[in-house]
Amino acid sequence: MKKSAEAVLSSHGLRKTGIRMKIIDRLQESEFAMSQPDLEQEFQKEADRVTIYRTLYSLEEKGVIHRIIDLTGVSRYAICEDSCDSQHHADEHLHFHCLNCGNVYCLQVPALPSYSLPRGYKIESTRLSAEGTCASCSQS
Amino acid sequence: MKKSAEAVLSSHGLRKTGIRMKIIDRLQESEFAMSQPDLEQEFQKEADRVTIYRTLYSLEEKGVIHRIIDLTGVSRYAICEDSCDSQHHADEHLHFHCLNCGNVYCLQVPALPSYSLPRGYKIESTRLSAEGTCASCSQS
DNA sequence: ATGCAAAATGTTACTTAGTTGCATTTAATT
DNA sequence: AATTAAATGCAACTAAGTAACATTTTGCAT
Repeated sequence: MKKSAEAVLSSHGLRKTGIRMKIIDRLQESEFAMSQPDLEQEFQKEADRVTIYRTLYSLEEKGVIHRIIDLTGVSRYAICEDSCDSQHHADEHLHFHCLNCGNVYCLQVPALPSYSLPRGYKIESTRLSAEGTCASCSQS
Repeated sequence: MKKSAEAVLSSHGLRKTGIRMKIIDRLQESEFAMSQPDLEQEFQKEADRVTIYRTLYSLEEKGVIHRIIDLTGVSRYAICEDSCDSQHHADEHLHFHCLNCGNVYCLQVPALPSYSLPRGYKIESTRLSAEGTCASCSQS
């Protein structure tokens, strides 16, 4: 169940401002990650693009959202798990990139694989991603 | 063992030009993926940046190199497996992103995991990546 | 309620990577 | 050597991301 934007902000030590709440609400209701340009367009009357940029920056820094870089190199943002904070991200899911619509979906998968790397490499985190056609594109 | 740049070009139906051979040679000897800006700097006397851009474009299109998007959204390029061509890429390895130096390494791993996705999602390919400290950064 | 300091915002300007169009040059073949 | 399709150089442009600084607003302490 979703926490209110207000609760999210205060629990992460962020001031409550109009655009932050709108962006959190918007990302919470979206079923896929959204880019800064996406949000700029939706909120062009509410805030300047630099403000949106900084909003995303601080939301990410505090662990409210996480960033996924899509296949074109553009950042897209999605709400984090409740347990994430600025110290720790626990978004152990798969990022599915739709080759048709370009959307990126966060999907839960059973478990991330384990593997071994050559001597000297120190792993901090592992990511699994996939490309293909999303559910909404494959039915139409 | 590495094929000569000349052989690579002719086997992929590409004309033999100076900058193409130099770029192939350079990527073959590099132990990590290189970005267009990296190559621009190395070959600024040999070719225009647009030529390098187009060289990378056609090498990728023909399956000579593959592109990895790094953590900042910038494309980096690495030589493909011998078996890759314009139709089929067989680069089933892990991309390791070093958080210290920013380099991206292609590392062989036993096998890519299998998993299931929600109804409707059609997977075309899967990627495994990791972040951490590379061998050369962790020793120094 | 009011004032204050720190934080957030708007504006402008800039950087960097990626991309397109067009005229010129070059590679590969005859 | 001539031909022609492909490759290159140049210039201009787009799009995303970022920085500086003056102004406004939030949250807190009075």
